[in-house]
Amino acid sequence: MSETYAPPRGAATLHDVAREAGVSLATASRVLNGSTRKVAESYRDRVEAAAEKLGYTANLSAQAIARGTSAIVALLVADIADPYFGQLASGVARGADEAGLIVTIAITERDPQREVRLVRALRGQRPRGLILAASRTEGPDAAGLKAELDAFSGTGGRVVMLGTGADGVRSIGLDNHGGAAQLGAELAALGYRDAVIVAAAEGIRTSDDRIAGFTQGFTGGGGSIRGIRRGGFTRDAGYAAGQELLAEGLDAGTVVFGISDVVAIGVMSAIRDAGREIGTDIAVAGFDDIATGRDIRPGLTTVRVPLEELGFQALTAAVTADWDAAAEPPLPLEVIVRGSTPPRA
Amino acid sequence: MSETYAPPRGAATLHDVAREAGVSLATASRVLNGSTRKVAESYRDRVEAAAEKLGYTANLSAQAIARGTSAIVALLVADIADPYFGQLASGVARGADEAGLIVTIAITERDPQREVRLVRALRGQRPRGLILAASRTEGPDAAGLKAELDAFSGTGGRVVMLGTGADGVRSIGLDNHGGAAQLGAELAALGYRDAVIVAAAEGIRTSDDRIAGFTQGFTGGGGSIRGIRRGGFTRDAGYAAGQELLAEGLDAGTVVFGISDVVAIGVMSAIRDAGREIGTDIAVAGFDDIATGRDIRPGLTTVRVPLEELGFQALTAAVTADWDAAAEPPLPLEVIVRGSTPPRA
DNA sequence: TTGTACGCGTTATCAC
DNA sequence: GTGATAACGCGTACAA
Repeated sequence: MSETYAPPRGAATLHDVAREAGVSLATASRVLNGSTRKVAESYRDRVEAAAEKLGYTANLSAQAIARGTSAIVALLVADIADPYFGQLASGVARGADEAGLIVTIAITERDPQREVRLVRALRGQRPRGLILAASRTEGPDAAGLKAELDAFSGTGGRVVMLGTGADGVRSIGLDNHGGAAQLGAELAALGYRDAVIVAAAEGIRTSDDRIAGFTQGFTGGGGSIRGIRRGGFTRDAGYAAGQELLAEGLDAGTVVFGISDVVAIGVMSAIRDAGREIGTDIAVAGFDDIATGRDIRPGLTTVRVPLEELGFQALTAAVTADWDAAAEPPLPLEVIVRGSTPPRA
Repeated sequence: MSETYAPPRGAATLHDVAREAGVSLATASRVLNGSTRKVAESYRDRVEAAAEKLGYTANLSAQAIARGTSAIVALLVADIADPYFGQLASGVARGADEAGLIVTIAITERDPQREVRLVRALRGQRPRGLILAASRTEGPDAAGLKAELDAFSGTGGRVVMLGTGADGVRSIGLDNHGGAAQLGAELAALGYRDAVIVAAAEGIRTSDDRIAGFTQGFTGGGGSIRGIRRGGFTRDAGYAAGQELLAEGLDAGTVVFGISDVVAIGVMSAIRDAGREIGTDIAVAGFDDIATGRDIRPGLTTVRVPLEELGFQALTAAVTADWDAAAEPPLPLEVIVRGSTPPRA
């Protein structure tokens, strides 16, 4: 047999494998992908050898069409360089790997319009699930997003939102209120009486819940909230807020509660850059417990959120058929006191 | 007309749109996807209206098969929770968005066998390009990886490796040697005479290059390397190495060069936990300039690597047909001296 | 057990 | 300009 015909130009196809092994397409398909094993040993071996020889890998796109379902989960985060989302994505990726799924990721940059665009684009993949890590479910821009999400879940896709979900959406809740309340109470118990909160814009649920919880816990312990400053969830927003607070005058002994560790770290830098001392002079606390908070000195007092686990749960929710929100034990939050909030003498 | 037939179960298909608009499949396709515009206005409007009404989004899998090429770029990183890879991924994502591509991501966990598995799985998507951010091109496990990569590039896929590339692979180089040499020289100029290096395992190119460069720069400036400790690229590896060094005795005035900022930060924590002082007692320097290094005190002296830009370039290399490595200006590295390495009196 | 043939959603090559 | 229709790579009744 003369080998005159050119080798397949693209990747090897199932057809190539079948021909190489001298069996039919169906048989090759059964041994390489189909689950029910009812192929003779000899054929099976030949097919596997051929596949190996040709470096065959099933074309997932073709499988997706033929099967009517893909092996993809889409993840939408605000900023993958932010350690918060990084850890979260880590958990999602681990879960996906265990489930044999592929993760596609997109970055919203905290732009609602962009987010709608991205959801629309991701929908094109017909992913099994779509995990949204930082979305607003309220506000003017939320309508467009909701429409896209409805279109997606209306055709059988699972939408998972971290934080507050909307209807028709699975949501992985976090007891932001409770955790912040615990933190507030703890700080009050340490002797703090005055607190300032550096938060995100009003209407952002996570931020609002943490504010409310902290306020309740702190005032319940005898402290009082001296002000709330609005910014964003970034380090730079925290830094700017810190500068403003300092400019307006910040009494020694005040504790600044940053809505997230990233924000709190920004605040800390501003304080230090202004020549003030963290802890003994102005105390700082955050929320999330990202890795950095452990490595800075003084260490950042915070509420530990099992982010990696959170991501894992989100993935699970996205791919489990009969997922029951109520059945999932709420993730435990834990206040971690470090040097940034020493006991007030 | 009685609306007795059930609405399409899955997502709306091009067929649905065509029927709704009362045109042929071909026309609908031309309007919604095909580029060459030669469809009458009236038809065009009707198709667009129908698509809008039905919430139609092209099935990317189907497009991929029909077109013979996908709109996917795959990214492989060691650990997405690591800020180094997070920033890198950020650049990749930005570039992909600009190019209208979708990014799928997978985590190797620094396990070579796992990496081979993942590349194989990712190949199934027939991505345009595959970006590997932390791979060994040498060593016992490298053969399997090379085979997969060859299979991929052999069928027209672009492989981009950060760091040293192999043949048939596009690589985005970084002047690790030069940057480290600059750093070493700078430290020597600051008055340091003794250095210890905390590196990764031998054979890992990035690590080896940084060691060599640092050694050259530091000894060239009159200093001497007192030891090299092997670990990994993680914070914990740095911490452990730091503990060991301290246990063996570390003279005041020594500078510890961590092979990456993450490692260096681990070392710093170990030093502080042992009650020693950073900077005045034991100095520490790193490499990469991750965000954390700026927020800790004292700030971490390091070599700035434009990670986000690096990711962007990798994406570009992965999707550009006539990409020329030589044409890309090497990314500029810059030594940044902070408080962790004060001038030696 | 194995093979044939059709369908999945889309693009592209044709005629009209 | 527009509309059939044959691919694309695969899964899977159905028939053999």
